[in-house]
Amino acid sequence: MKRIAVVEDEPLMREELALMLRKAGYEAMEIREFDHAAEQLEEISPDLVVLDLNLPGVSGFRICREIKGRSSFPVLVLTSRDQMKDELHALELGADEYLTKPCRRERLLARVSNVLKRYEGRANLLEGPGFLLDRQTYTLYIDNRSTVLPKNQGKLLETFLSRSDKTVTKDELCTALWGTTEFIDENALQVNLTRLKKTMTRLGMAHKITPVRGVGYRLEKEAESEPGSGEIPGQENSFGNEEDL
Amino acid sequence: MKRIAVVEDEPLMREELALMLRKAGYEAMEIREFDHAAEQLEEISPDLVVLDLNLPGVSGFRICREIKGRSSFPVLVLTSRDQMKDELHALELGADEYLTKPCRRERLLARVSNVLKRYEGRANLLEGPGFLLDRQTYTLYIDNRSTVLPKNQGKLLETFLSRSDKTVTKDELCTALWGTTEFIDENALQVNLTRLKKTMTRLGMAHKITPVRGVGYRLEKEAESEPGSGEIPGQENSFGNEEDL
DNA sequence: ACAAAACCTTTCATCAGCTGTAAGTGTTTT
DNA sequence: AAAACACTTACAGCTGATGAAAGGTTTTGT
Repeated sequence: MKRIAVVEDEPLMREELALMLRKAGYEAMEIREFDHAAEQLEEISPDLVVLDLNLPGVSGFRICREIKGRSSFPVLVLTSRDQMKDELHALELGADEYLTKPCRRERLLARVSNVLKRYEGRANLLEGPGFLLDRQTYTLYIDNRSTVLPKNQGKLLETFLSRSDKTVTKDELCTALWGTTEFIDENALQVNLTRLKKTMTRLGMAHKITPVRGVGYRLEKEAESEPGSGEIPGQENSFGNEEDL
Repeated sequence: MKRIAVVEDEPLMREELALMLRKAGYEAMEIREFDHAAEQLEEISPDLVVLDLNLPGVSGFRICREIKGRSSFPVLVLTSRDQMKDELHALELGADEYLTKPCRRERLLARVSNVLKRYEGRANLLEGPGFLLDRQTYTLYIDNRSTVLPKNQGKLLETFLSRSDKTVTKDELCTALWGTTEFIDENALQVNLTRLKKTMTRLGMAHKITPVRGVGYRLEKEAESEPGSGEIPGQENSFGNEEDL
């Protein structure tokens, strides 16, 4: 049974939502504590989050961003804020659906089922700069092609992604590969890294695994050349106000 | 650059849409012939379809269903029909987004970008009863887990899925596996089928690859037992009128 | 009921591709 | 220039997928 978390401060509304979802055959969990909502949600790891934007103390936008920043499940924003600005901002932050209250039962349930359907199989996909990686099989999705990485290369890439943009020590990489940091063969790591880099180049990824001397490595988000080439269409909906309201 | 097909009969509207999309950095293609729209679209295989519901002669619903029936790309329905009934019906049929005209530029572009983002990597996913299969890597997604099938098992399953629910001859299966129908080793096919069945059982799929004596095999959508167990929550939005309007 | 045809299963040798070792070449820092 | 670190290539061992072979089970027709 699919599990849905409801993040909503108004008790009546929350109860009604939860009841409606339960009647439709979902397991509904109510979140009442909003200060560390994102962490709580990560603990619970539901299949979907229904999120209100007007919460006491915290901004719903912030929660949405935090959810989407970490490894992610779908977010359906349900709010009384009907400003276009809010809708666009929420979508920018990665919300999967935006509905305004009041919302009819049927519409909400239809959207919920719709989003869940689209997320089938996505549960374990890690997001990288321009590609996706399946945590379990190490299947790599880039552009419209996919490849299965050898286990070791997959583990390495996974490690880089989960420490996004930070430096990863050799010890960490060795632990990821062999489960132990003792008797590490620096060379073996080296070889595996080389192989990963080679496949990344072959697949045309803007890779950049750069060494950090004496420490380890890091995966750069972008090659530091050609800042002029505008990529990713439809991203011009940039907002001056990137901060929460 | 992402390619978007616009299916809309009203010339002014169509032009405006196409222009808007092009300005946003997409490649827009205008569909003017609606009788075989689904086939045309399959030929083109765009990254997204913007679909009007009120078309002369054909029902937009039908087109939507036809698109989603075959191997699929995302569909954004943009229509002046603001009846809840229509919206639910479209979503039922697998539409990924439903917007009503008039619709502000920003909203449309935001939704377009949103849908496209969610479809990253999905391009080559074949849909089966309760699971997804990646055509290129033979990665199999079921529940929230994924496995990479051995090449042969993948090819077999792929063949079954692309002839959904119809009988597949042994010759077809052999061709899929070895590219030739001559000098077929019936036994080798047999062994590979057994292996596929075994993995499917291991993964808990409601498999049912049944032999059709003297011809070949077929993949049943459902095990023919227990018709009472209601599955798939949120699907109770069933409509009496399954036919097009 | 019987035999033939069709279908299924298990076992085994072969082969491809992933992996770590080893040995040697670059590159940066002191 | 020497030392420390980083990279590359070649090769042999291992794992897991594959097809051949041989034998078992189910279905069908008489």
